[in-house]
Amino acid sequence: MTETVRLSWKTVRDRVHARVLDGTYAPGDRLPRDEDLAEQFGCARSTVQRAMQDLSLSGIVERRRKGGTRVRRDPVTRATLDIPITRNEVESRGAVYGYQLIEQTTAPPAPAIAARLEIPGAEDMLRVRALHLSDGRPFVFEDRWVSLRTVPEIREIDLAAQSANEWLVRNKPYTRCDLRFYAINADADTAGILETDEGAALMVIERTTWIGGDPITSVKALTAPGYQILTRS
Amino acid sequence: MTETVRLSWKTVRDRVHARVLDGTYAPGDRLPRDEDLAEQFGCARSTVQRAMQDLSLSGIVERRRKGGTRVRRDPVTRATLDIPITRNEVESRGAVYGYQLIEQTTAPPAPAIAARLEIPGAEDMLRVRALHLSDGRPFVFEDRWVSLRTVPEIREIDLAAQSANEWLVRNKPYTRCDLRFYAINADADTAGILETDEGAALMVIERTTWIGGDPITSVKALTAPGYQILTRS
DNA sequence: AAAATTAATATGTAGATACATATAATTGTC
DNA sequence: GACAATTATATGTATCTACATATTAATTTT
Repeated sequence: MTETVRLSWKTVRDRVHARVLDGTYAPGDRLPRDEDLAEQFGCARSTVQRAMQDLSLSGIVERRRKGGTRVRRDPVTRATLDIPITRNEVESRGAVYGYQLIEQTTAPPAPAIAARLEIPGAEDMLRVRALHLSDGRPFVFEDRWVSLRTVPEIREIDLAAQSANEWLVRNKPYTRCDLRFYAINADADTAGILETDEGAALMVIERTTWIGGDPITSVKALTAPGYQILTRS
Repeated sequence: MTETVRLSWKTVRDRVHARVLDGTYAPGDRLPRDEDLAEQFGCARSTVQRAMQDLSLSGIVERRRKGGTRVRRDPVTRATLDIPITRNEVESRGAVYGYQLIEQTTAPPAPAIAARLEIPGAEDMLRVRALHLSDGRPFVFEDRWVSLRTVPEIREIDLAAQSANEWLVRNKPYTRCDLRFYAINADADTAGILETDEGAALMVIERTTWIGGDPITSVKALTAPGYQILTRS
């Protein structure tokens, strides 16, 4: 009896990946063409194609038309990062979420902010400074600028009752998102808000979003000491 | 004349995405079944299927058999992060890469390290402390533990000439990788190595990898002040 | 009425075929 | 020999068909 199992493209992907792992296909090597692999595995080329597409996406191989498929010479660690709404982040840890609006003003942003949003600047924007709490303790302090041109509706929202974070993410989907992570020492002001010591090392998450070519918002989220970002496996 | 353009699945994806963006399909809403969408767009169901699969992967919609497709109620910011080999990171910025082995010993790891690698512990491992330089200045200081059981060959490698980072990533592909980012204040020792001040805020990247179920390595990379992690668009 | 069984249904997937497209390799031209 | 045009080839994609599978809904049984 011949084997009549139908190989799924994920199985093919894993078996090709295994060959990369065990050195059958070494870094820089060219892999057989999809058609030959299909014959080897006894499946259709479309199945191999789907498998290779995934391996290509995860940075294991590189594919070029006519050039074929090669094992990436310098593999990168490619990870997927999920950044949830702060409320969900707090609640999924079993803590009680709290929120506090600190300041809400309208003003032209500093040049650095305008640059981040890729706009000329000098245009009034909404600035919101707010604190997210976890079990009553400071969790994330966000300093946010929102484009009133792209998101005029936000004027009508009571940002003391609902965080701009939630309102925006639920009502203003974006097409592009830039993220930036770095560490800073807390200044006196920030330390006060986050109830920590001046100079404490804080992780900063900067997120800027656009819809089409229009800027939505740029946030600088200063996290309380001990905050960690984890990748999902 | 009827339109005879063949829609690619990416086009379908973008058009469905656009409908989510403009509110045609609001968060929580159920989308038409693939077959109906296919009819709307005048393409095959498989094309819609491929598009929806991608939207599902990027967190825009959720799909369940029989349950249909829905717009995610609480969208998460999902980003892809590339962490290259440190040498490549330095060189791609146009700087000159340098490397310096600080210490290489064999010892059982601390319980925290063993826990991270998900092993019982008490087993000798290779510990490597090394400094990566950019234009001669400290860039990343790595404190690494390597499993001698999983990677015995590393005993033969001259880690003064070649960083464990490069050797491992080129020779020991992994099947699982955990990443963790956080900020710490530099202690005296670290500050000395990174030529910065004690207490400076440093971004820490912890990476632990396995092949199959076997631990390969766990690194704590302490980055010099100013280091940033960016997501690729 | 609760539990177990069955049917209906939307997504998931494989396979075969045909054609599109990028690009490496070759050939032709100056 | 340098450059341009052509050809060959591997991947990319769409479509149709046929099933597989998970899950909800309906039905029957207890």
